Amino acid sequence: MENKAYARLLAETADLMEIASEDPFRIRSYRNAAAAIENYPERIEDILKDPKRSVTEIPGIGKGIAAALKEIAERGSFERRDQLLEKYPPTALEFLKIQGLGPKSIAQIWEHYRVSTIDDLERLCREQKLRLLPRMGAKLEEKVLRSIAAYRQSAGRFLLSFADELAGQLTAWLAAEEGVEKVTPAGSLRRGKETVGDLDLLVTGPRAGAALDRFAAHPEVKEILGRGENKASARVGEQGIQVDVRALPAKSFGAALQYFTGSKEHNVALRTRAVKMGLKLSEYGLFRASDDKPLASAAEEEIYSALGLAWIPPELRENWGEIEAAAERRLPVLVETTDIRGDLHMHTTSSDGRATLEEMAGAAKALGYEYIAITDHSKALAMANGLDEKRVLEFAARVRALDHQALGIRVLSGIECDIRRDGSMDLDDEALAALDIVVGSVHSYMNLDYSEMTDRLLRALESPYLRVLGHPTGRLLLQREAFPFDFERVAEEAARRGVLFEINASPERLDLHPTLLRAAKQRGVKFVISTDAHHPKHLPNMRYGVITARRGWLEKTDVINTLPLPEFLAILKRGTQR
DNA sequence: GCCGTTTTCGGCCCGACTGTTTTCAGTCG
Repeated sequence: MENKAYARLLAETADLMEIASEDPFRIRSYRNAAAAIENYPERIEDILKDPKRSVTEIPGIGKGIAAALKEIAERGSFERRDQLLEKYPPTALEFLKIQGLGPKSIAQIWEHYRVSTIDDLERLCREQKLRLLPRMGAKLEEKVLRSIAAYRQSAGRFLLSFADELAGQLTAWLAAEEGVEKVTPAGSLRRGKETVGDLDLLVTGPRAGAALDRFAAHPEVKEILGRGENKASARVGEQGIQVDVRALPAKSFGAALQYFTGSKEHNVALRTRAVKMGLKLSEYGLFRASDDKPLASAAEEEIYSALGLAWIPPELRENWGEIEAAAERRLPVLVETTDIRGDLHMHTTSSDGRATLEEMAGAAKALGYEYIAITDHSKALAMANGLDEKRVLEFAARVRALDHQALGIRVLSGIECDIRRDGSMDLDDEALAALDIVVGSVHSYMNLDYSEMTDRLLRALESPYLRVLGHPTGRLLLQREAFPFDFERVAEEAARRGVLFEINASPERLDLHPTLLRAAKQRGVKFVISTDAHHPKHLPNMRYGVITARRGWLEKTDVINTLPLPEFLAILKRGTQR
């Protein structure tokens, strides 16, 4: 069993304990232990097996949880969890994902109505029965109904990072089969869409068919949905994402890859173009309509070329104008992960990060970066132990005193400063002036109306110290919509003042959406791509930010952290003097 | 339940909003 699975069982038990109103500090211990295990570099299983060692070596794990881990290793669960699951149904955990319902309300609902499915919960709200419980009313019923709708909409979709990691594992697994030459993910994963519904893997090679058997035998395959000569479908992993594996002859690989990469809209437009040219395009190839003479099929490039088009990067295939641009040979030269020279948004143990400045700097250096900015939270985020003015000044002094040469990377002192409800900065000018870079972000009052939120952001842009607007729309994928504001107006003002827009590469955010990136670029905004890392392992998320930038048609020159340090610093400074 | 120490028990991040109340519990970040 992987560390992640141990962590999940502990975290889930913590949720159940919360519903059962157990001691909050005990609950925290379970959560801490789960986090510690998930981030631990060694396999828990190996430590448990080694008689000379003990899992209590891991900070956050004591006697009690060590015993639970041992029990999990032996039988997949532990006593406390079993007891709680006798009292509450496992679906109660699902209710926690409904905004507005917390552990106390869930316990109440269960005690009184014994409902355990989302459908039943919805019925309770519609029949106005929730309001009969203490401290619940009509407003809550409405809120829960709205949350259920949002929850249903996100159900069945998965974060890009999740699909990408799974595709990596499955690709390696399938490629190990003798006679399998190439395994290529297609679909929305290949296009880099921020969420993915299912996974398409294309397999070629003399014994590609054998890969289907190997797929069916993968330990994470939970249910085979279909199995034919050339295609196998299955639900995979705890979350049950659908994976389709297709075996293809090499001669039609390009056509199949093109077809299964999509998007549907792109393909429709491409086929229409083919028809106008007297051609026919399908997953098997490009043919002359009059006599079915095959023209291209082995490689995507051949197909696009035969249609009079430059090859279109998958990230652009949404029928957002890429076909016209490819015809006119004016496709953008998209930014690449290797262009990135620095990461400008990350947290350390000074606020809510899980590693020290030195550890983050070391990890960033190992990735080949020239520079990073440490941007911990400001004081408004009390729960994250945000920095007040005094700590900011100390921090800036500490960074100035660092031996950057010895670290092998230039560390910039920064802050992720809260933008308060009225648009003012959470820290005074003296503190902000002491820093190399100020990222301003909204973390609260996200339900302001359109004009209030617009005014708030416009006022924030007035701060002479603000250099970057962090995760500008506040969206959380599959959880929370972007907050509404006059994006064009804020983009225009940011461009005028030289404030950069952040592309937040955290897989839960991928904020901004590609259409907003294009709108902002059109108005002259420049960008930085940053990871918002809270742990060294988050730094490689940069690639998801770059994919998002590519989906927004951004080129290297649009992204400021592709610049070498001196030029990057010059741009930061120019903004300050505006 | 963990940790650290004051060595065996006390501390563990907390402020603000919302909707429900009629003084505050529950949720969120």
